[in-house]
Amino acid sequence: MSTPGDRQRDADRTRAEILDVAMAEFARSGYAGARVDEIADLTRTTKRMIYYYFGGKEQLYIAVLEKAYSEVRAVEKTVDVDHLDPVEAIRTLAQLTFDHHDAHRDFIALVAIENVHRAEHIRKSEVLANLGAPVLDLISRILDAGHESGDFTTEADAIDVHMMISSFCFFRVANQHTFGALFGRDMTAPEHRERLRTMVGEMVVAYLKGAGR
Amino acid sequence: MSTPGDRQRDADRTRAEILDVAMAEFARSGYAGARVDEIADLTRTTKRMIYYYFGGKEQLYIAVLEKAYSEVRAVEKTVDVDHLDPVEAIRTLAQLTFDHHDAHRDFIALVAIENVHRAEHIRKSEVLANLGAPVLDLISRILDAGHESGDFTTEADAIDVHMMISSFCFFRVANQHTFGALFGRDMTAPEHRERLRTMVGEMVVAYLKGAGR
DNA sequence: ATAAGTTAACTCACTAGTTCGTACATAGGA
DNA sequence: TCCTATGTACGAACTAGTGAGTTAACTTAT
Repeated sequence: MSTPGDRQRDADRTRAEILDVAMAEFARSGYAGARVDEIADLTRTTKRMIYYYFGGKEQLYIAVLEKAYSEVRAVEKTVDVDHLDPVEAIRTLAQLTFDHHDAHRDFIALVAIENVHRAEHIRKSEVLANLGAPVLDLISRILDAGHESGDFTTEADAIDVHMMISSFCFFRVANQHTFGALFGRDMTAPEHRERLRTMVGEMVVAYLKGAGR
Repeated sequence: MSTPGDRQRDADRTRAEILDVAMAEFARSGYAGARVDEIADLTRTTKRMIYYYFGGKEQLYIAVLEKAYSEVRAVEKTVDVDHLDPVEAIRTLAQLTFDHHDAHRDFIALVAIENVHRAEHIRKSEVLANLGAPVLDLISRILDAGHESGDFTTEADAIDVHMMISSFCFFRVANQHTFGALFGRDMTAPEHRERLRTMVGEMVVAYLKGAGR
């Protein structure tokens, strides 16, 4: 039997199912390479319904991006900057970023794809503007504390530090295939995980302590 | 009038022109997004000739990859490791890598695209195997010298160090668009160039000196 | 309570346009 | 005459998107 509201819930579930499948498909094949028919075939619904719910391929793709980014924000909220000394705080943030990239491969692929398209779709979404602000604020506070305590001697910009951490974590996942082909090592294999995780932490700390000059 | 050999030279020039245009087109639109007709229209030749010379879209794409990678190898040969102390040698290598990525945007885009396709095309080309060996050898020698001189205290693996440098340089170019959209800063803009170039050098040096622990 | 009306969710079949690739004819040099 | 190089036209398969009508839940008037 069915109760009132079942239809709405079913529709929401269908929407969510489409989004999940579409995310995997776009991440696997890119925007142009992904097929709407393929996405439809992998769901319990039809292509017509994808158009009914999302309007078109591009809007579906944007919806996927929004979902992926929203799942991801507020990772940095886990860093308890006030109860950690600056060195441990920045190391923790770096390793959290590492873990996060490690756990969200599809998201990484989508970001890489979106860069191929010069971020044209992200720019069409208001939901995704200024999503970076929280991390920058966190890093700024850590940097200030580190300079005050004397732990950090390098004058660094929060955006630059974020870029340094992100680049390491992102590259390891995003470029695993060509890197593996060229150097014969899968950076994402379990046996390299802990070493690289430690490395990203030591890298930022060493840089901020200022031993590079 | 025509001399013997003209035909061959013309054919080579046509091949080269197709490759140039195709490289730009694939870099701009990705593999699936690139259009053979579009590439043909941008050359003085026809689509028929692309198929005549290269056989198909995929073979053309692989030829583009081979050309791009071959243009790129032997950057590291410029680092005169024997006449530089280890600290300056690794810093120089890092900044040379930075310059290189800065100057070859299309190549970066192709690598990113190839990773979306899980390096399936690179693996089909024998030309591109073990292309990474020279840099690793160079880094190994720098690391050995640095440990001997006492400048480096961190025990580091050559591949890891290469990854650290590459990730920074690659990310700055490859992710400029989404990063710009999220943080409101174009990492590739002239006003950030020198600072980031210095940064990558200080980053490796600081890490290898071992201040991170 | 129930008939009539309304709307969201859904199906099926179809189309207009694209895109890779090729068949065929031809030109000109060796 | 034979071979390489090339232009023209075309086709087969694919692909995003739609037109039109159906079903079933919900609402409102009586």
